[in-house]
Amino acid sequence: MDSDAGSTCSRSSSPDLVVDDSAGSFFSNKMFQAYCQKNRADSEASQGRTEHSSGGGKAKTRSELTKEEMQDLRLKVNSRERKRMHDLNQAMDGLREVMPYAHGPSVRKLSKISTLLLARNYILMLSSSLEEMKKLVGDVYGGNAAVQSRTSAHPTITPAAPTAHLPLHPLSQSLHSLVGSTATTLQHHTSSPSSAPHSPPSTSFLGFHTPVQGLLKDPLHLTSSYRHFPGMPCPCSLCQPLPTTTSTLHSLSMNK
DNA sequence: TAGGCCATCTGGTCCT
DNA sequence: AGGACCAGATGGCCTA
Repeated sequence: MDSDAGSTCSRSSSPDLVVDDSAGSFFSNKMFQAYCQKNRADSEASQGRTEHSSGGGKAKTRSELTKEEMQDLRLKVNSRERKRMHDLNQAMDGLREVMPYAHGPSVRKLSKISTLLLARNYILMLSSSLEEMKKLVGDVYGGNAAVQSRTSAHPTITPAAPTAHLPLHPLSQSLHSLVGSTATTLQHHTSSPSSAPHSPPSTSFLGFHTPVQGLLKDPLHLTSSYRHFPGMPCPCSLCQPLPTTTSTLHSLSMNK
């Protein structure tokens, strides 16, 4: 099979892909143009036909197409499929960009499956963090209600400024420890690409105590045999779904 | 060299 | 009918 176009761009997920709306994005990139030129040169070498050899009349059925027209159709379908896959890879790159792992030229790019599994775990981690934060906020406002009922008996204390009397210190401590630990952890892992210059990025920041390779490489881990890690949201099928976390996300956004 | 990962091609299926 | 989506096949590149 002549998939020679793939050999020129096999490493990058979106090879030479330039976003150029005016030119139709992918179809403007040099690799593809060269590829099209090559294919056209191959297919048009025998008969000098134009792009649409049917010449505009009524549409032919597929069985009525000539060999060249079929070939042309095939090329069109192939390029569409190529563009579709490139769009998919662009989205995958976009996902990689927001993933908290070591970015850099010296760090190998996450594979697609690793990206997806990591993104899933990251979302679960964020959801659990949000849940914990919501709990803390609930605790604070619960205490605030008690304080308000007490202060209403004292006219010298204005209930219009309750935050001035809130026990903010413990809350801020908790939040800072929660957010701070996450931030420092993420910072630590995003800023340490040199720890493994040519090895796949580790996801130990997500609480994995085993190398991410072992965890992510085996899709069977997503079944009930998935390893459980202390303090980490578990993506295994036994622990699914997570209605509390999703509902938390929903309710928080709705309560805004 | 084997295995992992990837891009591409291709034919089938479904949807508009 | 045309396009999107999908999965299998194929071959190339890279690393252990």
